[in-house]
Amino acid sequence: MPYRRTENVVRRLAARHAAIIAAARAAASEGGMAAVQIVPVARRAGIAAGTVYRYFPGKTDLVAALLEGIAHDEMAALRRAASVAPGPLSALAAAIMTFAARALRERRLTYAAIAEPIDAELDAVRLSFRRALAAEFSVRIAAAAAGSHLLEQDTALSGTALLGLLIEALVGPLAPDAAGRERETVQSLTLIALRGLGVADARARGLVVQTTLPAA
Amino acid sequence: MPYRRTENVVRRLAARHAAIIAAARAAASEGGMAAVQIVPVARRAGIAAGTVYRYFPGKTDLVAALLEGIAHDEMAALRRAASVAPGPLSALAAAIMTFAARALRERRLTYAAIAEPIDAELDAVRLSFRRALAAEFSVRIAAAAAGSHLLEQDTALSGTALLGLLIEALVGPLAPDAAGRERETVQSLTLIALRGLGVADARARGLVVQTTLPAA
DNA sequence: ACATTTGCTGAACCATGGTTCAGTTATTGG
DNA sequence: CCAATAACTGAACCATGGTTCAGCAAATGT
Repeated sequence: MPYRRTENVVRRLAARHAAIIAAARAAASEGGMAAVQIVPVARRAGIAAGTVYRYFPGKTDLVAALLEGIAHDEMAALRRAASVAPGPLSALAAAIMTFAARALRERRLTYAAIAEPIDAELDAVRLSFRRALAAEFSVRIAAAAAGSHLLEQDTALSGTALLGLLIEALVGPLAPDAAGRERETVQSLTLIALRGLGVADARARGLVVQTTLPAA
Repeated sequence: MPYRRTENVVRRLAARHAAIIAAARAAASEGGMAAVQIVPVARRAGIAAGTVYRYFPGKTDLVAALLEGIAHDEMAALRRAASVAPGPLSALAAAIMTFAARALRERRLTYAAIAEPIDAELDAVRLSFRRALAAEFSVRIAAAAAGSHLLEQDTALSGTALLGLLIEALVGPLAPDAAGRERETVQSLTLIALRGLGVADARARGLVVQTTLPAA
């Protein structure tokens, strides 16, 4: 009985799986979630529409994989940035600025992944990304507050508010065009955010200037 | 030549026009924009699907009318609240708190009207609502800054950020449930917002406590 | 009551986009 | 090269939901 799925084939299959997700990501990056359609994505990946269904049970699963990938990368970048900071308040600033800088670099994709509703099933996945981001902020706010670096507060509420502030001003449909002024925009928003959470203006300015952003 | 469209008929037509929009509004309020579908809306309004097309050229126009109505009400409420305030900073606080309180009262509808994408054509209308809200905040921020009540800043950016903060923390999908704590939630967020814009903590607390919200 | 015009009905129609599947091609061990 | 199995193709299929329209009902002035 011939055809033993060989190593070579396994590699090609894995590459295709990745290629499909990459194609979906590119589509979302260009045209938002509405552009993530089976036939165009398949064409972009260089395969037929039907073939997509050999890799994903349905569109929902494909988009879920896409969102999970983005969420994974984003959370990792946030944690990495925060982990090298000298203290909890600095870590909070680093997380905020890293998110902001990355969002600005991939406006459309970030908006698609975080804010654009799709269907009921996928909302759960998108929501969990959003929740992870807000939770990350909430935890860092709580840590900083515990060290008396900022005011006591409802950290769930402020984490959520912080996320909304950043999304709307950076990647939302009426976010001002920041081309050429990315650094300044990120700093202004971080300043607003830190002050809002209870950091004195002077101190906040210091943090914003000190924090360096990762290149990628 | 009989049938001269009489006053009586005109009244019924106007009533129906309003009933259709009201039905659409109720649908959006219950199930978000996805629930605003011609057949269900028509049924809710007590008419046949086809009849909707005697009042609106297409679904787009119906939803546009719905959004414009909501936007009109909302902007009027904001301006009314701000107009009775004693000074520009107080007016800003009043606008923020009024928006927050009203949004909390109609969470789903507010989310649907402000944040839920629909189709490309309608996005323009939804965007103009969003832009009007952000602009209202921006103008009040600028007025307060001009009177040296808060720091100089990019008012377009902070107005947008403020709107995002409020939306996300109040009506977004991961806004914490505020049932029974509406007043406290509104106050906490207003505090964060005012501090973020550069009002000292003590002063901001004073404003938040002083500002009274309209009953409706 | 009647002619005339408008308004209403709702099932049929259509466009969009996800999903299926019979037919074809590719890969492997012997 | 051949048998066997998996992978791929793409046009047909289907579900959803907006839109149309032929037939019917209601309103009006004489």
